[in-house]
Amino acid sequence: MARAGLTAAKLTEAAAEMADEVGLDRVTVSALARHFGVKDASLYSHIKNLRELRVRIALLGGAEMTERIAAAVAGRAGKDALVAFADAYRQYALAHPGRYAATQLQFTPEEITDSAVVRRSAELTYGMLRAYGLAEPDLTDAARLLRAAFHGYIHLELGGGFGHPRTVQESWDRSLDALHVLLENWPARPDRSTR
Amino acid sequence: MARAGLTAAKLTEAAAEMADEVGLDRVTVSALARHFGVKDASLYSHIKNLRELRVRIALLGGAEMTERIAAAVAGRAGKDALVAFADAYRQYALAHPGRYAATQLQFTPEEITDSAVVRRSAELTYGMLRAYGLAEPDLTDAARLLRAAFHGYIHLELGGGFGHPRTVQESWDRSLDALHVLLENWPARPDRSTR
DNA sequence: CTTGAAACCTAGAGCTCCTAGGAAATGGTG
DNA sequence: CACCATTTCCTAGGAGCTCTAGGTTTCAAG
Repeated sequence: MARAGLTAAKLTEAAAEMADEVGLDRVTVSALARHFGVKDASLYSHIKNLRELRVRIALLGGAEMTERIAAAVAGRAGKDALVAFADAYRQYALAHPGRYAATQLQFTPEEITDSAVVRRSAELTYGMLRAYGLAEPDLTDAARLLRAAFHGYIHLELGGGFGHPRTVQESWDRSLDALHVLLENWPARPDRSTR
Repeated sequence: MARAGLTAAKLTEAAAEMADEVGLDRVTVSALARHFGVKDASLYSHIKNLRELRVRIALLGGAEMTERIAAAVAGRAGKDALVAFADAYRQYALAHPGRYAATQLQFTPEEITDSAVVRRSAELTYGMLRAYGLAEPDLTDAARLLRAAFHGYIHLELGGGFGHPRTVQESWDRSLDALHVLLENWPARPDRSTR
């Protein structure tokens, strides 16, 4: 009887594939075992539990995503970099919704500390923003707003949360125009008089 | 033997409570039945299945949320309205994370068409934006960007996706300042030369 | 060829959702 | 009050899921 020759990496890859096709929540240990023609208990030699499998999918997705973003942003600055970053982000999320969804799970520090993905991702964001000449704490604020806007957009788009009339692509492009303008005109210090 | 006197509404309320306390994914039919000291099969007289329970939680949360936002926005315009809207949105989401999470599930049209929540929510957003003098399709684009930014921010905050140094509150306030500026200076038509 | 590690198995506990069909409480009606 | 339909809740059970414990088979290196 030939063995499947499983490894944690193969399981993760197959699970990620499955997540993109049928949705992250349908990726179960049983389903994955079926996919390899193996009993579900066998998978526990390679992964600790379902949770770990999901974290692995997330780390895989995160790594792939930052890689693509890095390639897209390379050699660009200012609006070019912003648009390249944002488009690469969106493209990846739409092409790999399951992996992207895994990325959005809530992690404990231990689950991701030893991974370079988070740090690398932060570097990319700050690198892209540097061209706008922002200084801390504006840099942090702007980075947070951008991350929020990107993620929020994707989330709404994947969830079908947008009405039909105007295409998402057009809104997305215009929103990026707007965010670019925003970054160029980031408001001066706390304007407490109005709050 | 005294009966629990269950109704769909009571179940939904208890489930929402439970979702806020222990997380939406831990709200199970079994757990809910235990909470009422009843067998799980008994709940199926009141709700069709787990899916329906979740949709009900989402509709409840959505209704409560739009209500609070409407109250906060009433009588305000421009930046006042924007800040009131955003703060009410964030406040509700942080106070009721389980209900909010339910709100973000992916729904089929049938599950929400008969509900006024979606329409009401859209009205509030567009109403708030009207003071900025935007015309379609900018109105739609701006609304989408705002929704994305709000949701993205909350999602990252709830997921602990923000590093510690700078408080989220400060970043949030500054981001709102920035979004206000953005809405006042929404860039003119498609600037295709740069893309 | 032996041996130890890795891959895979069987067996089973415990939780989940959900269905089918029956019993008991409730509330309105004659 | 007695009856009856409706609603509420039950028992029983199937099927799927996660995960553990412990045993067997394959494989590669000595």
